[in-house]
Amino acid sequence: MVKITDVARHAGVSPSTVSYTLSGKRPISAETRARVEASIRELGYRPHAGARALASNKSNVLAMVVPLRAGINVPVVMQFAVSVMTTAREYDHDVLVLTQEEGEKGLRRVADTALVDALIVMDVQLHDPRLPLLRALDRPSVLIGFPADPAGLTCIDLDFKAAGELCVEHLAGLGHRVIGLIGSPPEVYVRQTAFAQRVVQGFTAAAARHGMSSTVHPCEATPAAARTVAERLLREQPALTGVVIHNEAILEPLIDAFEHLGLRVPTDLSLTALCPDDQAETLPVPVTSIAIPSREVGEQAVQLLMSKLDNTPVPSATLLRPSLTARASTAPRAV
Amino acid sequence: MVKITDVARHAGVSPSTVSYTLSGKRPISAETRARVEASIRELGYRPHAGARALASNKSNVLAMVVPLRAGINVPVVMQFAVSVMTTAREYDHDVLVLTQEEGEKGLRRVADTALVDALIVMDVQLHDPRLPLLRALDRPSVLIGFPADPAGLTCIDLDFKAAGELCVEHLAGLGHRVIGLIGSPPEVYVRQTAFAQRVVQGFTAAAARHGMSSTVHPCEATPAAARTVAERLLREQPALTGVVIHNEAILEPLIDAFEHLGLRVPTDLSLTALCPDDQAETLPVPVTSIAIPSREVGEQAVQLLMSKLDNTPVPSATLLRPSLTARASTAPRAV
DNA sequence: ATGAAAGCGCTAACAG
DNA sequence: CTGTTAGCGCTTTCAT
Repeated sequence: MVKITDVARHAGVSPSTVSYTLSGKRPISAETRARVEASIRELGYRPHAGARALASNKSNVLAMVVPLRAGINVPVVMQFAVSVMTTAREYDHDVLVLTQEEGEKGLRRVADTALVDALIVMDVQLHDPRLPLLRALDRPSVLIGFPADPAGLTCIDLDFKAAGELCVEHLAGLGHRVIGLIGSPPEVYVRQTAFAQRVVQGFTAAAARHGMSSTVHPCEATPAAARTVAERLLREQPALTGVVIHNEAILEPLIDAFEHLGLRVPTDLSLTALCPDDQAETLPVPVTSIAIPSREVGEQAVQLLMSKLDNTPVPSATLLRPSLTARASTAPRAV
Repeated sequence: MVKITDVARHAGVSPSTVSYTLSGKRPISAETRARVEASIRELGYRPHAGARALASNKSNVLAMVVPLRAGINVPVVMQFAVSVMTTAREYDHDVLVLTQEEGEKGLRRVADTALVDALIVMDVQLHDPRLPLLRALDRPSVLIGFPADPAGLTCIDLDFKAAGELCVEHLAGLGHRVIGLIGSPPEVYVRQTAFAQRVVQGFTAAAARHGMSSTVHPCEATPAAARTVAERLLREQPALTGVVIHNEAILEPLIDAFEHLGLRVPTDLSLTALCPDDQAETLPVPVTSIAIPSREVGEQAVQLLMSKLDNTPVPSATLLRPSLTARASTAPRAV
């Protein structure tokens, strides 16, 4: 293994000069830099991560907890995860993953052993058991999602309440009076997953404000469940003309289900969804939707973390404004 | 931060005794051990990961490359990933993730800096560009999947060729003579993803052997594509009575599509799939299937890696025998 | 069964 | 702008 002293000798400089050349933490003359870089390349030098971590007290590794459990939409979660990983690399960090099941023990372990410098936690519940730990830990963390009490934490997410409202307002503006929300799987609400709850809040509040008749239906992520919910919705609200869907996995099956029940989209029924843009665009009927900005959220989560590692103050709450893209699935109510 | 010398002082022993108590690498008297463990607990001692890695030349971290790109089934990939993470923890290792895009650079980086002790690579292509690197690296690796030339590598996977054959044989045994394979998205074959290719090989070879008429159709993972493929299949092979599906994401849409085309399952059409068991079981018509043993594969991949880290010799190839579970979607051909 | 002490490879004062 | 050197916290010989 080639080490920093080898490079130093080869370049005719001291080890610290090699170190500073690499880190840029002090000025190095152009010639020296060139010589050092040449030696590094020539010898194929790679600094030892453990030695670095020990000497600098920084591992350049972030921990990320990926929620992979019942009811969550794995592809969407992985969009966040990929964005986090990609952005972390831009800041010269790697990402260590923890499963949800590792829970607080896992977080504590990687933080206390200095395996990671900072932590990113997704799938936050309103009363998440990990919050006290995250507040107490000596390492910074960022939550993707808002718990009931975010005091002392740094959180970022799409403003899901506003998103729920925005969907309703779009439908209201088109003249719809009777609407329904088809939500995520029941487990998600049972666990009080923050973002799902907030969509319901926004949806319900906006519907009330507009004097609309509304109902909410959680729904398993299977085509069969989609059919069942569609039927039930029409049975309970025969005058239904607007639907908000917050369940990416069964968007297409739901549309199919409504059409098989004799409702044309958007002629008889206007649909709007919360889902990734690429999905909304590529459906047979492009769906009016509020994008889930996983790209931005993951990116900003890492940036927040980097600021905290730099001791740069960061906003405690970052709520991304939802933006609705009107597509072919919504239209004025037929009169 | 509490360090090993603090624990040593508190317990009235030397640092090396604390270290050996933790590692078990030399005998410690019961009393000493008890005293040390008490001190560790009392002081809340956690060994510093970087210091350990430097001194022992082991990071206790594995790298895992997760394939998240066009055409791959994210939930299935994550089943492997979770199994790897869970098993790694049982062996006291953590898992660092790399995206596919990091490619060889990423593998080289984490290996050369001693950030990780070993590597797991998924989504192997027949002529995978990473193979030379993996062969050359000074750290052990395990591939989940078989490249065209596995020489010098350690590979594990379900025997997908045998799986393809087994599906055909099951249908042949039921008297079917005209069959089709609905496969993964086209990109997967274009990239020459090993497992997908092997299913096709097994399917085609077995069909020929049994004198059956057969066709193969890649299919995008969308319900619309499912409908298109179903129609095409019936147009091209009107006498079709058996179908093998190797595309977990559109299993249910495909069944729907065939039923809407007037074919009852299994009365008119027998279906067999390669997919996770839980999915096969919970469909409206439980589907005869060969399980994708992600649990076992991930677990054994880690175990192979642990053996290699121990310098215990391991088999270069581990092919898991497929096993078919007959369910309600297959029946003897109507006469 | 335990201790003493020499590193592991790097960073960051400190010194010039 | 560069060199010298003292650790970082742990593991592991080498002693006893």
